[in-house]
Amino acid sequence: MRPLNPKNKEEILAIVIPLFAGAGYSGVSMRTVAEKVGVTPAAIYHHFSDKQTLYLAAMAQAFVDKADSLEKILSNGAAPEKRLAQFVARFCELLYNDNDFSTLIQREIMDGDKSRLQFLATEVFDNLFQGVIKLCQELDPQDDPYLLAISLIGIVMYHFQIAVLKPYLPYSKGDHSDPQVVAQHVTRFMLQGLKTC
Amino acid sequence: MRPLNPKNKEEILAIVIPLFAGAGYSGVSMRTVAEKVGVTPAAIYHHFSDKQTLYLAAMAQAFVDKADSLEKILSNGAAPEKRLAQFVARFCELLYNDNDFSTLIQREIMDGDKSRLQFLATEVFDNLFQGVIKLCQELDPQDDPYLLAISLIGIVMYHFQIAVLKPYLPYSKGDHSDPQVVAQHVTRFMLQGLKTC
DNA sequence: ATATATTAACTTAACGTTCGTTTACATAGT
DNA sequence: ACTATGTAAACGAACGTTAAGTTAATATAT
Repeated sequence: MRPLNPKNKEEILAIVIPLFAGAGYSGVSMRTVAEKVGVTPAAIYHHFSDKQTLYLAAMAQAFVDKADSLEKILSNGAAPEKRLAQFVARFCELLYNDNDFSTLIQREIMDGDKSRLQFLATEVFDNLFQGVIKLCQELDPQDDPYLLAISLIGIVMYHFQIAVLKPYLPYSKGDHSDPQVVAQHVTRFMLQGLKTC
Repeated sequence: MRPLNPKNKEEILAIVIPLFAGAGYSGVSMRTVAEKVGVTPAAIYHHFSDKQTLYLAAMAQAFVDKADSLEKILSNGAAPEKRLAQFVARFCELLYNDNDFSTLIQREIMDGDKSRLQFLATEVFDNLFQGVIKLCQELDPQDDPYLLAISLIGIVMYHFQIAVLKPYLPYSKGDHSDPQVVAQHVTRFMLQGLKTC
């Protein structure tokens, strides 16, 4: 019988992305993939030649269009401080709404071989990173722009990376998960540091 | 023949920790463990009842004593700014010298179930985190101490997390890997933010 | 001091399961 | 007729794990 809901590649990827984000490459079997998609394992091989190809396709799909809205903000011509606030707010929103995104990046950083890391750096990050670098240069021409950019990106990403640990940490309040609350904190902290000047 | 170099548990754990840090729980097989240790798979089961037990023992071992030197700095009675600088410097050194440490934490955050996350939060982080919270409260009594503490920890950890991506990122210089350089940047950035006041 | 029993640290060999993958075949729409 | 999308069944390899036996050091008894 011809299946009632023939699956195309994108449908499969949409199902597979959270699987790989949740358990990593070796933690997800082709049989699990097939079961979640609702077909037999062999059917998956009709769409993707092997597991590695499926994984790489899922990575590429997960990163598609994710950087676009951030890059637009970075080059919208507003004042640096304003751009920083907008960038951080949008970044927080993005990480909050798509948890798989930052998880997959983290897994690639830990598991990726040289070629995959290079792909991540040049194809996913490059444009965005250059925009952040430029913003940092405008915000503080005297500091090292690379270190500043890493600090900015890291400070935002970490708040959402450790979100899963939050229930067990002291002093944690509910609204610490709110992307707007985090964004406001980060922006203020970036601009004036710890001490009120 | 009795083995010439009988392995005890700690020897095995020392070999196993970088394996799990490098490939994760499901990426490391008991046969790989045995081969790296230099014995047959069955010999591993003489020391650890199963793979999960071996993994948890490796985690516990990797975290042992790691937090001690940091906690000492946090409660050494120096001025808050001084303590911050010392804490950041020591933290950077620690992450630089023991790459497995932050990698294992990251993997636990991504892969750990509720009980393992709770263990991580209460047994490994709790004391340290409370110390950072207290330091943040002294440094800036008006800001939210939790958000501030996460920002401080995250900003430091991220610099070393993405170290593997550094060769492919623009504007990256060699000394950006130097823990002292990173520490100085982070400390200055924490205290005065982006703008020179 | 010597013989004996016990124990720690292994090996060899295999078990049942799951893995990625392939082959051969079936069906339904164009 | 052809193609897209499947299924059923199986392949060899790798997986976690176990059972049974071996060796060398140590403890105990005579």
